[in-house]
Amino acid sequence: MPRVGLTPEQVVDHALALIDDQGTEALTLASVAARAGVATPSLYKHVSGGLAELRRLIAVRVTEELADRLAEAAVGRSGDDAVTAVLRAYQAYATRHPHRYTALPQAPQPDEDLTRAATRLVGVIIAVLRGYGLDGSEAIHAARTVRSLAHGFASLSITGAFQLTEDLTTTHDRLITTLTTGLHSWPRPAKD
Amino acid sequence: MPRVGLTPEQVVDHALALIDDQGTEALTLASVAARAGVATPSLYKHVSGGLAELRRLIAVRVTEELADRLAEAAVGRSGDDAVTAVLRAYQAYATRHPHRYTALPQAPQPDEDLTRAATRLVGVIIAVLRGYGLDGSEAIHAARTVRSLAHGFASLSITGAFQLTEDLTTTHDRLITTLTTGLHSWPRPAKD
DNA sequence: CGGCTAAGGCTATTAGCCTTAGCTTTATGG
DNA sequence: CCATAAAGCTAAGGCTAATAGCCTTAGCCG
Repeated sequence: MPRVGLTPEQVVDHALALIDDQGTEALTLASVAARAGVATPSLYKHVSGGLAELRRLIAVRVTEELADRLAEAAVGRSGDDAVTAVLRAYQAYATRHPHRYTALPQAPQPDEDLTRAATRLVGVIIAVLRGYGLDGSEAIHAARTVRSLAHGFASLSITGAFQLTEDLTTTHDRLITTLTTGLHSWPRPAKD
Repeated sequence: MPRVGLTPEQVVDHALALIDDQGTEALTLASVAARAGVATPSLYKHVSGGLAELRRLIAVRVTEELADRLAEAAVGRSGDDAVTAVLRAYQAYATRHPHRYTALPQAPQPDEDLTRAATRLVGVIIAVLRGYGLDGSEAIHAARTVRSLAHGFASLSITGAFQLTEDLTTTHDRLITTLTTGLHSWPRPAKD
């Protein structure tokens, strides 16, 4: 029994590879173990919470990856240009890794790690919103709106909910315009 | 072994009751069967596709319910008023039945029945958009944007992705305003 | 009224999964 | 060089979905 030298990160790597290949339906400890070259129970040495924790770790990883892409897209841009780039990067990630994106909502309740990752993602959006003079509570509301649009479109397009023949890219462009227009006329509470 | 007189509809009823009580995680043929007062394999007489088909039927039912609520909300209103009412009704449904809403994306690929139900839901939105002078392809793009916003916000709020203390209702109001503003200035292709 | 058929139950079984318990081996540090 | 902790293993228990095959009920038709 040669020692494989597994780490929790590597377990998640294998799980992601499996999800990419066969979808979240196929995510099972047995198949992850097979990919890692290890017996199923051995996984518990690294992912003590079993399948539920693995799903949690996957959500954290995916959120981090997504935050990275958004941050990359935002750098060097501002205003409508930045918002557009961020939304396109979001959709590009979801399109390129549909199964990973689908795995996102399969996590249990948000915990500390996931919150940290999500906070970083939100931070990118909040930073971009400063270009519109938004901060404080209104920036939070605006960031939630951005996430709703990005996630809603990604989720629906991935699951095949948009069945008609109209071009999805055009829809996405319209959606971005709607968002930037809304951000320009966002309520700006009087400072005290 | 008294005959229970089950129908596919009643199986879905039991499944929904179970989901409402214990979440989609708890949806298993065994527990549905127990609730229906029947042995597990007997369910296959009514839901021949097993668990996957049950999930499909649930998605169809939930989509129909949602379409009903949206239609109710839209009747007698037009323009911003109608859009606002429809979005509020959407969110109200998701909030009141969070587990049902979560069950929605767990369905397999869209089939004929689900498409029919979704078409009715989209029809309500398209009808409302006529108040903005939108039809044809642009109405499709606009309807997709509406769905993205509604679904994204519902999905994220239900899963607890919005963790900060800012009021969710305020966010929703802002989101609605963003949408109605965008609809007013939507591109209107020249008619030929 | 008698019997046939089909539908709707059942039990038994198989296959696969998650999880826990306890043993064994490897690697490492003193 | 040995002790110990980490990382692997096998075994076993309990759950699930799904299939196969049997039995009984209900209803219809002659």
